[in-house]
Order: sequence, then structure tokens, then C-alpha cells
Amino acid sequence: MGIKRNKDKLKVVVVLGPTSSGKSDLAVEISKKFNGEVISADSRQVYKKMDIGSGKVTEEEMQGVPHYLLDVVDPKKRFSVSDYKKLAEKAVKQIAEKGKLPIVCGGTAFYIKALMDGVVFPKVSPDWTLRRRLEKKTTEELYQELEKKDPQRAENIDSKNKVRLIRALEIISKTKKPVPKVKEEPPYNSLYIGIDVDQEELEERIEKRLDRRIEEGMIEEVRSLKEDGVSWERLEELGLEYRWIARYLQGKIDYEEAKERLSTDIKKFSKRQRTWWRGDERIHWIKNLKEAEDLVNSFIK
RNA sequence: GCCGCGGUAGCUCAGUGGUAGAGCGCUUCUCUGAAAAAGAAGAGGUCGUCAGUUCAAUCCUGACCCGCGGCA
Repeated sequence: MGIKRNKDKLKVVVVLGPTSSGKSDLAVEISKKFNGEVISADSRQVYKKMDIGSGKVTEEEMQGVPHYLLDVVDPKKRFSVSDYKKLAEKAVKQIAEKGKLPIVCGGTAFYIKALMDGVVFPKVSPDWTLRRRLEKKTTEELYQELEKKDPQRAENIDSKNKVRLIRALEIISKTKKPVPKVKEEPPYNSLYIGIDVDQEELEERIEKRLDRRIEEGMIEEVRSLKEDGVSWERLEELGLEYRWIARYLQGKIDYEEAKERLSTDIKKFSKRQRTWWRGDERIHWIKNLKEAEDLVNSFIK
């Protein structure tokens, strides 16, 4: 029955961890040592001109190692998991064809899952007109509608989550069928390396990094995005740095508050990232480069 | 020293004569094309202290302590 054994599949290394944990550096080090190339898995670093705010690696930090899935779309446009999956799959293929080791590195867990677990999304692209229309209804109304049209999906969906309800109804309205059950077929032979940093230490790093990035011109970066035509609404939606700095630039809050709120939001975000990965048995949590190298070494043999 | 206002959850504050709530924060969790998104659940309080009135006080009365403002 077409069951592929692990040894027949391409080998892909995944480096994951919360924001500010040092993923990018680790991925570069591993790449240099094992002849690899990096595929970013970050839902904000895909956008052009969003460099400091998204914590993108600099040209210098890349140390000559090629990086994929950075700067692939204009921030005025929307990018989705599904877009990510397609482009990342292509990148894996390209790297493997060169005889190099693909290293997926990033903090967007959903993107990593889509790629590595081979999540099959229903082929229905977002219909913003429909979404805007459904947005006007209450959560209860949407849920009742879903119960009527697709009782099975209604059973396991988060009944109070408007975004998910709207997506489910969108799929039904386009396909005229119930939402298909999610399919997962891991296409690669994978090694998951997670960076294990104590939360307290991580939060210190987050704060220092925030100061540094402000000095490096993070506020200017947001201002110039706005000048390039990225709306305040869009910046709000992009979250964290872009959201809080946009609010500050509009004069809605003062500098101190913006910085304070941004700092707690980044910390909360890092906790959510942890929650996502906690309990995933596939991840090897490492403390240093040596442990990572040992893991990769035995993986590629 | 006097007068006024206040002291309720980690923070900002509602509120009631029958032992308490909100927002934010915190903890945990979910994840089907927005995922830095969108949601869910939970833990926190002898209601400043002591005494009195009352069947019953966080709420009424008194004293005291603390903070803020004004007058001296």
C-alpha cells in the first residue's frame, strides 16, 4: 500500500524554539558543518522590508549559507500556511537536488507542521468578500449554521472561534461538501531539534534584544512600511512589533507604554510557542551546539 | 495638628446588611489556507486593623494605622 519507509524519504532537519532562543545562529552553524541550506519557517520573515521587527537574519549572520523563504512577498499582500507549504516543499527539493541538507528553521509552529507532517489543506483559497459578510454574524449564528451543514465538523471545531467557523463555512460554500477530514502524510525523514532555554533567561534576552532593535531603527522600519503604503490596519494585523509601533506612531499611546506592552506581548508569544511544542515526543531538546551536532551526525548516517 | 477623600485579586477599580465582581496580568490548553492570528479553561481576596450595633457586617458606628489633597 504505498507506505514509504523512512529510509526512502529525504532527510530534513528542523530547528525550532521560541523567539530569541538562538535558532537562526544554530541553523547556520549546522549548515556550515553538514553542508546544509536553511529554509525559514517564520510567518513574518516571509515579508519584504520587515527585517528588524521580524528578527530576520542579516546577510552577515548568514555567513554565506543560502536561506530560503525570506522576503518572498510584499507586506501589503497576505501569505498563508498553504502558500508556505508549497514554497517550502519546492525549496526542500531544490536543496536536496544539489546534494545538500535542508534545514528548516523557525518559530511558526503551524508552518513547520504543515510542511513536515504533510498536512493536506482543502483547496479553497480565502474569499475575503465572503469572510467579511460572515464576520457580521454572531459566533452563535455561525456555529448553528455549521451544525446544520456539517455536523461532523461542528462536533470537533472550537464553537466559539469565529475565524475557524468562518473558514469551515467558506470551505463548505465553495466545495458544496462537508469539510474533509484532515489528512497528514509526513513526506520526509525528519530530525527535530528544539532549543531549550529557561523562560526567565529567555525573557531577559527578549528585553535586551528589544532595546537593541529599537536602536537599530525598528521604529523607522515601521514608519517606512507605512510610507510604502502598508495601512495601519495591516500593521495592526501583523502583530507584536508592527502593531505596537504603529499604535505609537499614530499617537494612540506613548513610547513608554508601547515598549512595555510590546515587551509583555513578545513574552506571552514565547510562552504560546512553548505550549505548542510541549509534549511533542519527536523533538530533541538541546542545550548547546555540541548536542545538536551529535544528533545531526547520527541522523545523516 | 485640623478638614476632606481613599484603603476590596499581582495592578487599576466596580459593588452589596446575608462572607464578593470586572478589565488587565498570571497559569494551563486548543489549533483544517489570517497562526506574531483566532479562541477556551483555570488559579488568585480572612474586602486596612481593632472594637461596637445587628440574628448576620466587606457594607452601618467609633477609634487607630497607611496613602493622597487642602488648610494651618
